[in-house]
Amino acid sequence: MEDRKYHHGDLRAALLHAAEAELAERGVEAFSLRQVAKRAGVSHAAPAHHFGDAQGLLTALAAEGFRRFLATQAEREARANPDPHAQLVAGGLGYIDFALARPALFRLMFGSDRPAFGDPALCAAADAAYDHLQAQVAAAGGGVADVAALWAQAHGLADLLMSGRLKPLCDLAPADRDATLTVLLSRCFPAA
Amino acid sequence: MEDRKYHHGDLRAALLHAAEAELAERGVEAFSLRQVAKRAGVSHAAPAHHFGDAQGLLTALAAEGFRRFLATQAEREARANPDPHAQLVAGGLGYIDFALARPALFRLMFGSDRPAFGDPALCAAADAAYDHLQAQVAAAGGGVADVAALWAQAHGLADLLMSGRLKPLCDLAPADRDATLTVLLSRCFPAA
DNA sequence: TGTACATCAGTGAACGCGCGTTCACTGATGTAC
DNA sequence: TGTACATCAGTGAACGCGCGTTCACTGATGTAC
Repeated sequence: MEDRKYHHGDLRAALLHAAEAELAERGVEAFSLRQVAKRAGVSHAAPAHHFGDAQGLLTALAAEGFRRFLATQAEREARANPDPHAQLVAGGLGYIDFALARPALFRLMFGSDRPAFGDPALCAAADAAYDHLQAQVAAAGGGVADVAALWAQAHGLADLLMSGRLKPLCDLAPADRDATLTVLLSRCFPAA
Repeated sequence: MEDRKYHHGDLRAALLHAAEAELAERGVEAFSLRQVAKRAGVSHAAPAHHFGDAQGLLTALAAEGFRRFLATQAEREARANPDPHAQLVAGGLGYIDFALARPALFRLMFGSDRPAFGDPALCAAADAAYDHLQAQVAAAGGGVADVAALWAQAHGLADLLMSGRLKPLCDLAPADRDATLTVLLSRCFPAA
């Protein structure tokens, strides 16, 4: 990354990166375009060029978040047994991994009104994540209720762990935690 | 409520009420003390007298929220079969009732950093809710893992329903929805 | 019952701040000839 | 290879706004005597 160029090169990506850091540091509630610009080392009017306003930036960031979310799940799944049930558990663990690794982004995606959730790119990214879950459940022989049960369990665990509730689980070593989470997720399996 | 008095009578309660309405209408993210004062029909410096600052007000509101949260669960439980498992389901349904009836408050309590969660009154109110769940699970013969499973399921369902995800469930009539939710919560029962 | 005084709740004007937005601008890049 | 011009990305000064905070104040209430 050169510093002295008048044209940045990839300011769009730099702004998204700065926005995520800003989100993590100050929370969705205190998020401001001027701070993001400052962090990216750029004039405060520059972001408007790429994203219009704060909502535009947050929308793009949430969409990017859903893509990474799916990628985090895919990582877990790739390392797991190809058996449909093992894949479901892996997906759930990936869900939780993501929430713990990027809590600010997770909260933006699932607990904020600031992104424009009607935006086509954001919808597409969110739908892809949902479709993936649905396909996994179908592969394991489950239906609509199983999707709901698994999603709710993974989401509830992710959200509660992320915000430091569920203390007994928070304090476990990663490996033990994964083992316990596996048991909890398994309870919601499609009935065989 | 008289309007013309110089002294309000119960401004504290009025401000909490206005704050919740404000929260519901504009979201945690745009919450401001001045708007709350305006809504309560009072000068913008008045809230400081009772709550110090915005965080003070939100902390008090969150504490009040936890008390009503517990009350909502108690309503469901009172109408349900006294059998421990039926009581657990009722508690879960009450959890979800609350989230759907007061989404802004729910989000303040579970998805915001703005309240001071170290505040003794807020801690006490939140702990009471947690203790209640723990006692219910114990009565049904469950342990730590069962608490986590049930809490996560209720919380996940509440959060996803509240934010309009889980479309198939959102669209159900209340009675059908309750029946489906009962099945989903039951999957997380303490193993008998 | 009446007066004097302390306390308390709420007022409203003033302040400084960070925000988003606008706009004329300038430096860099790419293309036509 | 060289010049002229259009386009684009980013600048920085200016603006108006709503916010939280402060502070001297005033109206209401309660208590002492």
